[in-house]
Amino acid sequence: MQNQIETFLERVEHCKSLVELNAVVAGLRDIFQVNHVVYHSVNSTGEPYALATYDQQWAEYYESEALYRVDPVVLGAFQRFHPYNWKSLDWEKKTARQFFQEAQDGGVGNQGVSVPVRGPNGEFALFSISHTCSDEAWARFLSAHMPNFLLIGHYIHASIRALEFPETVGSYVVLSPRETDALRLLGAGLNRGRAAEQLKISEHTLRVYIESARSKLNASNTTHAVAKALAQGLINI
Amino acid sequence: MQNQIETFLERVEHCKSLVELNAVVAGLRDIFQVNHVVYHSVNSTGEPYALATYDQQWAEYYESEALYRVDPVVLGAFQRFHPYNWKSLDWEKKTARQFFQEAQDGGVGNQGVSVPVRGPNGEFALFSISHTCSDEAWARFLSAHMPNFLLIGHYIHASIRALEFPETVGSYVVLSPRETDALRLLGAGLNRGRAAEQLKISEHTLRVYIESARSKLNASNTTHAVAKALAQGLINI
DNA sequence: GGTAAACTCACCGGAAATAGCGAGTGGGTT
DNA sequence: AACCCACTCGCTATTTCCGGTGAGTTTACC
Repeated sequence: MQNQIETFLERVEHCKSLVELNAVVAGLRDIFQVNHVVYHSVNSTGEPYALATYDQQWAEYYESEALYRVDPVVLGAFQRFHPYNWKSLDWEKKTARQFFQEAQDGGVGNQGVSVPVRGPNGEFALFSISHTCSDEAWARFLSAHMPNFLLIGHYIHASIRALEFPETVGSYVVLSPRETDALRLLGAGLNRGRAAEQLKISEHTLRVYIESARSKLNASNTTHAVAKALAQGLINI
Repeated sequence: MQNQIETFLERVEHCKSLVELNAVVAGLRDIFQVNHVVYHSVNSTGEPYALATYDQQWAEYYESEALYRVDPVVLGAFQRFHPYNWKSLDWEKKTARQFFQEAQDGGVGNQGVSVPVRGPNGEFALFSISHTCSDEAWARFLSAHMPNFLLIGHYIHASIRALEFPETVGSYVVLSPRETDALRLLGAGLNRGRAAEQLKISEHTLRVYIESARSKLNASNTTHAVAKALAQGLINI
């Protein structure tokens, strides 16, 4: 089993297209012997991306009705870090109970587990596995595979990111340590004077770094340079 | 072994203080039979937090020399999603080689694996395990435990977050559509004039949005606001 | 030993951002 | 009906940033 997962991860990593990835991910159903596997990005902006084995009808209904606004699985994701059983969510509210019923009718299993995946740039996605079975069988399944879910979710996310937004992956821009320092401090909210003070250099010097970083990043101003550096993983907050 | 890890995670989750957490995490050394385990936040904003079994001397030296600027483990983390072997990093540069040597002298193992942990609000941390052994033994260790590392890192992060910053749990900034537009365009490199033009509003109005977004995000200037919005996933690229 | 790159410092004029004041409309909530 | 919030527009003064040009030292790499 662990071997199957390892080869699965390798295949995910080497996918050349989203179509291929889709097929590979759908293969997880056979490995885990479950009904559905789902990956979808939950970004507030940007193009949403979904990859699911659900019935198309349910997926379209979900999308058209913007059910992510009431879906406890999605709502619960924001505050979580590790895989969580759908049963542990709050299904008390009326909208939630109705959603659960509709999901059942739409072919979603009565059991499920989701893992939040976060990336740089505030990327946020959910990887879920759903199945229909008893609570006991599900609990056994969870305790057997919990650590794998996180890994799988992150691999899928990384692969989609590489395929969909290749420009954000492994930047070819290399900033010098000082340039990195400069952008990091500016991104942290310091103005040039403060940043220079912190780095124990003159403000003039600091400006040289900002300028060179800006030109390397092909950015039109400081804000743009910081944004690009953040997006490319050259700095962090 | 898997049982040990499960009970470890439970203990992490129920820690009542950072001191206790520190002790619990240090216990990982016995479970995995390794020399060092380390968790440290890599944010430049907010209070840095570190939890390491390294010699204090090395930790202080690292901090005072700002070695995170040359540490390939840290630099590599920004662009990664899953656990990565230190051996897979770029140690070619002279500064990197020197750093590696110093780390060895400082008691850090010759082998290591790190996993990036990201949270809402742009939180970013690294969980690392380091040991001294042969490449073969290390490879066996990695393939045996890879999925667990991610889970452990996230549990520790969640626990620290809950203990250290309880106020940030469950709190989110919500930007209005226009505020989002404004920050997105500024992050894309447009100046205020261009951005206003694009949104078909006056520059004065645009400025109001920037101001309100800035105050919501508790940012000190436009660059800071864009950086925070990016880190929190409120805008993209 | 030469070249390239990183690091340090300086001036100036024009452009942009910030801080403070103000006003009015429309939509949704209580 | 009162309230809050998003959305739109305006002025002024001050601070900060941008773009261009300059030059010197040290370190890294052929």
